[in-house]
Amino acid sequence: MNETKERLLRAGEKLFRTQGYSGTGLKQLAREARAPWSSMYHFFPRGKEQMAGEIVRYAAALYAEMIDRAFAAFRDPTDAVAAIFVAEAKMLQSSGYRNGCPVASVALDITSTVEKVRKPCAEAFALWIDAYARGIAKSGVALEVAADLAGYVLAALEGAIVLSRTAKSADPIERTGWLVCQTLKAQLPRVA
Amino acid sequence: MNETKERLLRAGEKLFRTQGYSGTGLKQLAREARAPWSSMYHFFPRGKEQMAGEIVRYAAALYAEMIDRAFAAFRDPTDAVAAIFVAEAKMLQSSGYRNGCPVASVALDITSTVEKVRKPCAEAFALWIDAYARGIAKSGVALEVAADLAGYVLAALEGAIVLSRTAKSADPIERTGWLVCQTLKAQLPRVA
DNA sequence: GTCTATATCTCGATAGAC
DNA sequence: GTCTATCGAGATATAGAC
Repeated sequence: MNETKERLLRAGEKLFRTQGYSGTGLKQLAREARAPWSSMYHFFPRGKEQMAGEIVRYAAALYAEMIDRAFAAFRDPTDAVAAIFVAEAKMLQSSGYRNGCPVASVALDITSTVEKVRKPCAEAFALWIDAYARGIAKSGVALEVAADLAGYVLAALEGAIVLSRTAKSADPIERTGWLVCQTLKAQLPRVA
Repeated sequence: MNETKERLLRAGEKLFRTQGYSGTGLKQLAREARAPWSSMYHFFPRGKEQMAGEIVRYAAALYAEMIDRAFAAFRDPTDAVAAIFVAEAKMLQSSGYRNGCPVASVALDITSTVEKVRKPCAEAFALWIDAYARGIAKSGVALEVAADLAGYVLAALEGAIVLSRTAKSADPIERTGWLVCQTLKAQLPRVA
């Protein structure tokens, strides 16, 4: 991929995490990416909505890989989920509780008004749920059950991020992570 | 409270739920509230940020009452939580998955950039967590434990709303609600 | 409290030279 | 692909009459 375009996508992901879609201006984005204003419409000729869609897809793939890596690193899926919550808590803390989830921010902004951007957001969440489901299924549980648990884990994580950002405290995400893992242990067969 | 001002607050809550803070214009808000443009700065002389703070406080009190009512209606706190998830799922469905949580929307937009608005959001979540905690404590569990569980319930609910809105499906919120209640049952003493 | 009018700014988007 | 310049619309906010 073109280098300037990738800088734009990265800057967009960063700004969406802290300011959402409507709160982020294209000129601010270009400045942040150290890209000329003209490249904006060179790479995204259909404008801001097209760009948002591509940023969401870019972030979706990035985070899906992180989920896969977590499940690859632990034999017990519950330990992987616990590690993801811990990593997210660290990221929040180290960013001064500014960095949230880029997909959730965009979704709350325009999922109700701009169908063209809602779809990439829905696909991002589906991708992540699938990654969690495949990881959880390693415990031996049926894939359908794993998918339900995966949706639950993502919901709790996304909500906990919102609460921790707003409270500027790691408590909500840490405590939520602990209870989610308790639930997983109760619902999953013991790992050998 | 003045009648026109209340119409403005109600309209603001409604628009924030679907479009967030940055996505909602003051002129659109006045139009929606059938209020004259001049009353905007008559009632909120310090502008949009002041208004957002008051809208969040208005919504916070409204929803806190709903939580209290739910716990008053059921002997078993877990049943109350289940009812709240069901009610939220119905609200999502009947609005075509457009109406989310006004506080979460505002929080994701500007919690990282506008401290004056972050605080009302944090207070709103704290108020709700307190309402859940008091309800959960009726089961006989210690108030500290109840508070942790309350934060967990709110996180899961908020995240599930995001997922259901984005997917335009009640599945995430319904399944998350069920698992949250399983967890509550496991963590709480049996109700007599 | 409400009216109309407007100031100032930034937004997303475009045009045409190079 | 990048440059400069600019468009029209909408944003927030203000002023002054009534």
